[in-house]
Amino acid sequence: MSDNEHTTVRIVDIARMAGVSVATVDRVIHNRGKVSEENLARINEVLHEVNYRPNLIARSLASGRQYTLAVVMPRFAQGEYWADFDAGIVRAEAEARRYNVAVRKFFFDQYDRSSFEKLLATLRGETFDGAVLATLFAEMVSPFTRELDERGVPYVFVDSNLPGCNQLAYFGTSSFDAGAVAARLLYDRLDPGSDIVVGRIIHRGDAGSNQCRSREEGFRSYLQQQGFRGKLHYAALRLDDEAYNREVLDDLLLKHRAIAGAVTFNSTCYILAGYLAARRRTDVRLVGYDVIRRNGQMLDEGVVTALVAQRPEAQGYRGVMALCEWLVEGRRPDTAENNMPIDILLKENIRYYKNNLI
Amino acid sequence: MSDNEHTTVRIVDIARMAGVSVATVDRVIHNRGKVSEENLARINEVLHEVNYRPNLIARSLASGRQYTLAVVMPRFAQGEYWADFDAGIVRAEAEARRYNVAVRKFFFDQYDRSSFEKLLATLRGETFDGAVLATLFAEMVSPFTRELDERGVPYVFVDSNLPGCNQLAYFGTSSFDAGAVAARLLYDRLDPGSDIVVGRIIHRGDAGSNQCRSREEGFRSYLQQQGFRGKLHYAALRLDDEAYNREVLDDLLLKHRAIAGAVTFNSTCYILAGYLAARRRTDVRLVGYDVIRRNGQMLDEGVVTALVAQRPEAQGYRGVMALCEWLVEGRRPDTAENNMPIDILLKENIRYYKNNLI
DNA sequence: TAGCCGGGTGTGTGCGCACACACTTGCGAT
DNA sequence: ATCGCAAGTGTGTGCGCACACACCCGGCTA
Repeated sequence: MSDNEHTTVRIVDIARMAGVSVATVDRVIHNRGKVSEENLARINEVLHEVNYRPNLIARSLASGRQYTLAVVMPRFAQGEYWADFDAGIVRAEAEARRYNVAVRKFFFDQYDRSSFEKLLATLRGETFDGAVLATLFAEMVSPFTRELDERGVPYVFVDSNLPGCNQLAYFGTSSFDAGAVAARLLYDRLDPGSDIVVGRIIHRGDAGSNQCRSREEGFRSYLQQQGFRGKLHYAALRLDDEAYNREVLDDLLLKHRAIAGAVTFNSTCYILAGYLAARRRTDVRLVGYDVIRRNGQMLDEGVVTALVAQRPEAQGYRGVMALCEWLVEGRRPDTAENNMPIDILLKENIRYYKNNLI
Repeated sequence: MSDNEHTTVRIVDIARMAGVSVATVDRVIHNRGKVSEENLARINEVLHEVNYRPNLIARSLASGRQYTLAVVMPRFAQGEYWADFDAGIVRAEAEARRYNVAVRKFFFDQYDRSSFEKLLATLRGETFDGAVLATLFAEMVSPFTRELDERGVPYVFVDSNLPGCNQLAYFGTSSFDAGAVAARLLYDRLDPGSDIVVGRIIHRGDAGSNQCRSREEGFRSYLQQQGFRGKLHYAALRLDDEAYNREVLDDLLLKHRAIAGAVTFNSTCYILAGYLAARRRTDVRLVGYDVIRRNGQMLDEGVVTALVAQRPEAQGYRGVMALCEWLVEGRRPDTAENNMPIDILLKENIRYYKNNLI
């Protein structure tokens, strides 16, 4: 019944092995105070040799250090895309609380770039130990990360990745490939000569365009590769103006009789779906993005052929947890660029999609 | 700087409020030892009043209670289905270690029912605090759970669910619906009059049949609903006998010229794929299950049209974690039956599938 | 020589809890 | 009166770690 029975290696064990006291080991681990070259080397050696993993339970109990994470994301209503993302945040929050990590959410309006600007000003006055940043307004996020770099605050990106920043990690999908997937799903059931409607939402700010643009590139690239000969027609739609949208689409579909497919590159394909259902245009195949409630309904009813999704909950969860692990354990994510799975939802499998939120 | 500054209510606080010692409070909380009616009432009152929440961090640190979980699963080689499941186990293991939970794996041969029988005998002699059970041999698992019930050992099911047991939870997919998804993916590109080959592996034991049967039911049900008029032809194939399989399939495809689709209900669709590739039968669409290496390759090469997958890593991870939370925190899973998402993999999205193991 | 300084080191305490152990009190049996 | 016993209660220790603090020693200045 000797002490060797211990399966886990503790700081005292390290200390004994290196022939020093726990305090010295502690200094090496936290890299504080002065330690002689000699001891530093030996302790590091032992640490590495036994692959020391601190007991986080004990650590957070002893330290009592409180971390605060800022999550910067679009405001949302229930059933919208960012609500799913938020579910992941909430889940991570519950888990992170155990390690004295708290989460504060900061919201902006994804359709109003000035709201993001204002939020950044607010954030300059706040203190936090890490940030999860939704990169919708890419051109404003980039400069802001410079400030975070200076403040020594780590951050992760979600939604779409940004080059040239020091993000601890990115969690999201390859928008380009997600575009190709949508194309595949649509084109599978189309003649090479058919035309396709691309639904677009016009608003004040030009939100999400970064991601949407990449998706469209992927979409076009796939079609070209497959020998698609038809045309893409843009329909400029409005968020809450059914009458207007109907007019636009009636006009478009009348003019171009070859239209047999439709797609949107953001989560608003329910708008197009609503129109097609109302006009009973079952001859037009529709593919869209994101499993939000209204899209799911249209998929269920057979108006939408397929939805492409990007695990928003997982993005939120992993974003928070990555910062958590970095702050609490000093452990970097295995990979900086985490291109998450691109999910395909059909009428037949959508009902289970939300059952594994992580 | 008084003690009142404490935001969290600790046991000492409860004790002070109730005018007793911490030990008495402890006895009430854990409902061990004897406590006078009077004190019991008062302590409970205080507990309720301040809505006491124990600090789990401290608890698991102090208790040092070691839990052992048994994971009962098929033996596997790298690149096989259960290797993915195992990856989830490993991940959970790392996380669970923090709460003094260890994992022991017990393997059986999924193609040999007697190996499972033997394993059960072994398990009767082992002690563990919870079990994750892969339910391949359903008819033997059910009775075994009675024994676990008696021993007071909680267990969760993975792979396929079993009715009439006291499982803490189930993590897997609805096999029936997974069958329907495969049917949809296959039938999408088929004439209603085409015939379909169903590949089956014959072995000593009749493994996985529970799940395979349900999938087939779902498959047939979908086809019937959609007005499929063709026939299903069974091909009895062997695991490592290419020549034999070729003979069988040559024969079948020659006899039934209407065959334009193929499917397998377990993870061995690479066998059929190998044949179709060798014979250059690009006219036969093939759909199968599980993203194992050899299937993934065939999907990439375009021989397989689609794969249906069931997040084996998530099943393993969540199975272990559910037991963990139950044992350490006494918290039941939110839902007992966790039908996980049914994933659809095409050539275009498969490369990202393994990027979010949880 | 006393005093100081700073690099380097070790001891001790407490985080909130679980639990072993010692203890008190009242009461009936000897 | 002494003991045993059971019900009820309290004290103390340690989980693994962080960190405040005391310390030691050599070289330096006044």
